Amino acid sequence: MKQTSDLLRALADEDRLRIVSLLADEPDGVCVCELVDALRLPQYQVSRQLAVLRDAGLVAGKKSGNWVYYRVSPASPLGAAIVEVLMANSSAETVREDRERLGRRTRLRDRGVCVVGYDSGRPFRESIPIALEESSG
Amino acid sequence: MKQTSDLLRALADEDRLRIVSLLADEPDGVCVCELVDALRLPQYQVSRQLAVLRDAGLVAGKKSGNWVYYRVSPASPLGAAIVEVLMANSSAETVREDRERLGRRTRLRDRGVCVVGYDSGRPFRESIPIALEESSG
DNA sequence: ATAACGTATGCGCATTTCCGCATATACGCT
DNA sequence: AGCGTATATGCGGAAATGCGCATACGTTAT
Repeated sequence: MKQTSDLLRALADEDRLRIVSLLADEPDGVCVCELVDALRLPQYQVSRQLAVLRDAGLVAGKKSGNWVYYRVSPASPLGAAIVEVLMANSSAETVREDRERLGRRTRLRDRGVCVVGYDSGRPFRESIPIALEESSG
Repeated sequence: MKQTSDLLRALADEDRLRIVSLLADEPDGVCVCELVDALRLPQYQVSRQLAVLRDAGLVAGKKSGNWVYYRVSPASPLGAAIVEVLMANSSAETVREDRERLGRRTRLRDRGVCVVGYDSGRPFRESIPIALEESSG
C-alpha cells in the first residue's frame, strides 16, 4: 500500500514522466548527459529525478566509464503496467520534442556509446559538433 | 502531460488509494459517512481526499438527500487502467480490513440506502446499532 | 599527479502540501 | 422557523517538497 503510493508519487511529476517516456523508448539505455540535452534541464535536476525513479524501482543505471546509462526496469507489476499505459498515451507534444532532441543527440554516438558531454547552457562549448536547437531546419 | 502527472499525484497517497480500493468494489456508490467508518479517518479528511480524487476526474459523487454517494468514474483511459491494475494487486491487509468494516457498515443500510451517520470517535452514540471494532468475533 | 569531465548529493531557502480545528452549507424533520 | 445531521471548506501552523548553488566522487586523459 505505502509501496504503491510511493511508486505513484515517483511518477507524479512532469519531469520524471518525461524521463520515463524517453527511457521507455530506448531499451539499451540513455546516459545522463543525453537526457540533459534532450530535456533541457540542469544536470543536477536530471540526476535527482533519476535518483527518485531509481529509489522507486522504476529505472536502473549501469555505469560505463564516466557515463551512466539508465533504462526502465520496473521492479513491480504495477510499475510495469503503468509505464506501458503511459507509453500508449504518450503523444504529448513535449514528449515528441524530447524524443527529437534525444534522437539528434544519440546520433552523435560512436559505436553506440556516448562520446560527448552535455551541452545545455554550457559556456565555451562550440567545439562539440552538436546543434540541439530547433534552428536547423 | 501535466494532466497525467496531476492524475498520478491524486493517486499518490495511501488514504486516497484506500478510498479508491473501496469504491472500486461498489459500483452503486458509497456515502461519505460509510467511508469514514470503514477507513476510520476523520470526516473532514475523507471529504478532502474525495475532493482531490473528484478534481482529478477519478471519482464522481451523487447527492441523495443529506448523503452523497461516491463511485469510481475515471474520466481518462489512463485513470481507468490504473484503477484496474490497482484492483488486481489490492490484496494488502489494510484493504482487507477496510473492506470488512465497509461490509459491516453497508449491511446496516435500509433498502440499499445509508440511514445512519458516521460513528468514528463520536461521543454519545451508543444508540446506533453498530459495532465497527474488530471485537465481534 | 594533475586536470578535465560525467554524475551525484549536501545544504539553505522558497514554496507547497498536510492536518486539525472550526465553521459553512445544504438538506430533512418537527 | 429552528434544530440536527451529512458533507464541504477556509484558515493557520507544521511538515514536506523542490530548486539552485556549490561541491563531492569516481573515472579518464595528459
